[in-house]
Amino acid sequence: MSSNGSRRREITVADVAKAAQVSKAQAARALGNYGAVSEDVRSRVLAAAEELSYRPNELARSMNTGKSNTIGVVVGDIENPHFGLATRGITDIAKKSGYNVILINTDEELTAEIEAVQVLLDKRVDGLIVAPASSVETKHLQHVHEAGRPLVLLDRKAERLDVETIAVSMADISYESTRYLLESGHRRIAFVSTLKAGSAYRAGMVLDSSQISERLEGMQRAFTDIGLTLPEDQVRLNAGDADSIRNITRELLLRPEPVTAIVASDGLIALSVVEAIQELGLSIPDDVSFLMYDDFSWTRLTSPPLTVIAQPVYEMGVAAASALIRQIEGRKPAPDRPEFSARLVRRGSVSAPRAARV
Amino acid sequence: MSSNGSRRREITVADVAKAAQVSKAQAARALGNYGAVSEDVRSRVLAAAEELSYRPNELARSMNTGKSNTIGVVVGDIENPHFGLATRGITDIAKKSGYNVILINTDEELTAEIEAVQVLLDKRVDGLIVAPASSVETKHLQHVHEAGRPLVLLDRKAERLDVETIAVSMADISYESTRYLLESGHRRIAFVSTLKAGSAYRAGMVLDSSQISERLEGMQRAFTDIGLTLPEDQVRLNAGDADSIRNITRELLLRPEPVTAIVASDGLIALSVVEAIQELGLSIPDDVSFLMYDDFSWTRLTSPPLTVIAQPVYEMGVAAASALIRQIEGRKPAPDRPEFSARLVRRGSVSAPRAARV
DNA sequence: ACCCCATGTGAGTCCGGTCTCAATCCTAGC
DNA sequence: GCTAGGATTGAGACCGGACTCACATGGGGT
Repeated sequence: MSSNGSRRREITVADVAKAAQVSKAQAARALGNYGAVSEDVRSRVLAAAEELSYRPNELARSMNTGKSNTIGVVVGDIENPHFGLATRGITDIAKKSGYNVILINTDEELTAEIEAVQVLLDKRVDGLIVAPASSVETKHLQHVHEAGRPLVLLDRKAERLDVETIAVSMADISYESTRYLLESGHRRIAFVSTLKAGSAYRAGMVLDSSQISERLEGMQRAFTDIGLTLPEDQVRLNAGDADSIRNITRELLLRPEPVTAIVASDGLIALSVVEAIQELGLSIPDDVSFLMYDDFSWTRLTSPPLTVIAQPVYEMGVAAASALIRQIEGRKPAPDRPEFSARLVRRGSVSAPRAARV
Repeated sequence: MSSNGSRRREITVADVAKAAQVSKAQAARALGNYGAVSEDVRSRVLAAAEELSYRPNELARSMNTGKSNTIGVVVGDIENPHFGLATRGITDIAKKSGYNVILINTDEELTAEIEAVQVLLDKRVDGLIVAPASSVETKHLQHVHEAGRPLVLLDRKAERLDVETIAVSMADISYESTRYLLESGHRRIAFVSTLKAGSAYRAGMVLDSSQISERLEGMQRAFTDIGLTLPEDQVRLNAGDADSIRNITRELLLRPEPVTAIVASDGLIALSVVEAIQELGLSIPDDVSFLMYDDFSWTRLTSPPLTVIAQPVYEMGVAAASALIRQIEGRKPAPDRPEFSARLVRRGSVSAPRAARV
């Protein structure tokens, strides 16, 4: 064991015992609040501990008890208020049950997620809530499950993995919102997402994210209802940064048959798409209608306010923490899984396409 | 020690040693990469470890080494992209130096911050980066410092505490932006903040946040330059939730002598103030000019785009992590502290007040 | 006085891994 | 073959606190 030069050695139970003139076992009992200890000894120990500013070493405690009273949360993008709100829901429930919450951010990188999961497990957190970066590459999550470690997935499903998952089914809301666009007269509807894929979108291709594949499935279903097919070149993946989003938006809007509506798959996409629309001197919804996933406060402040798909993010965080704590404490899963559904919030960013307005 | 019923016992160094038919000490050396071990033994141990899916117990390691290779970050509001971006800067640097970052969110509550600091210390993180909720109540941070634990403050200063602090001096940028408003003709300029205070603002009162007191100092200085005084009733603190922000905004704009400009002290205040202005049927900047702290992507999408004060948040996160790692590794503080300054980004939300346009 | 029961006490073990140091082994040089 | 030095090995101690169990003490009942 090496010692950190400038660090004072921490006060231990043995130090407190000596100061209180009791045995180490008595001091440990009083400080750890287990076993039996007389009131006289207890008060002397607690006084000595306060005098010495004793703080327990949680590492030692966890090694002994096999519990850390800590929940590890792995989030994909800490800048996205979506995750911020879910985390708040998690933290509120965890606190009530006596658990601390520690977070690790992965920037939606699979390798970072694999590492974050390992770090938290190695630190012996009591359980994990993970928003998977990929619905397909889930072997690391499978190992967690097989090792009997408590695990709940949030927001995204993992294929071939029977783990409690708190997520909205995206297909239905996507179907509903695409129907709304189609009924407004739109036929050329683009969908823009950050999802990384090796090639341009092709109908039927397996996508890495359950979220995105469900959205496309709902869109396709709405098109099928009117005897059409969702055009493949209007689904734009790999929109990884602001520049590529801008370029994609320009291309969609400046080509011979420009799209008349754009669906942004998340808040970051939306910001860049709306900015690109403004840079092109086009107006929402007169020149192009716009709809986005997730309801952020700022979507009400633009002119016009944006039509959004709102998810109950906080409640999902609450449900994820509740489910995880049940697992940790060995209780049975709740008999009825709460159903989460998203809502289409119609504001001002969708109207009939220009050619349809006679 | 209790055992968690459904949890498989984790594989230990001793298990690997037995499988590789070597001593526990040899196995530990090979797995922990310290001391000396022959290549033959090493490869047999590593093969056995892989076969058994051995994972180190970081709790035990940290107890022995006195190091966890972990940085704890205490943030005030995880939903605020300001902290998200700073955290990204911290994480980028930490990763490069071999440190993991774990976060705890406090919702800008002092008691939650005190607890978060304790939790992280008890878990024996190597050092802490804290964005203090209060510049005045800092005893818990002082204890950290006196115990010789590495500590860096981010974004907010702590009074009477000589700890490395990475923050922008708010007074100068506040002076500059208030000059800008005054030169545009504004005299009734409101400042709205979430800061909790026991009473309405009075000039000279001690505020809990260095950030806010510096901003008011800069405003006062700009008013003094033109022989005026910042009116106390135009400084509105305790804007704690959306309703109170809305009420404050209505009152400021509907009173006999309405303010002609509003300065929002952060992004959350700004969202609610702008929304309240819109609800009143007023327009920015024709009816009321608007300026806010921090440059978020959405501030460019409103009509008109908002004039903001931009801080180098990511770079501050980078600097905080660099400073902390220097402390942890016992190196001297950097000879030159990087200077961080905020910028006034003029967009479209400030113009001359209505009466001044002849 | 003796027995029984409840409560408190203290010594020792344990958690999983790191570190130290004496002993042993191996190799090169004389 | 012998010696010296470097490399490897293994036993035991240690990190700080939780847990176990035999023993001691005190009080009440017969």
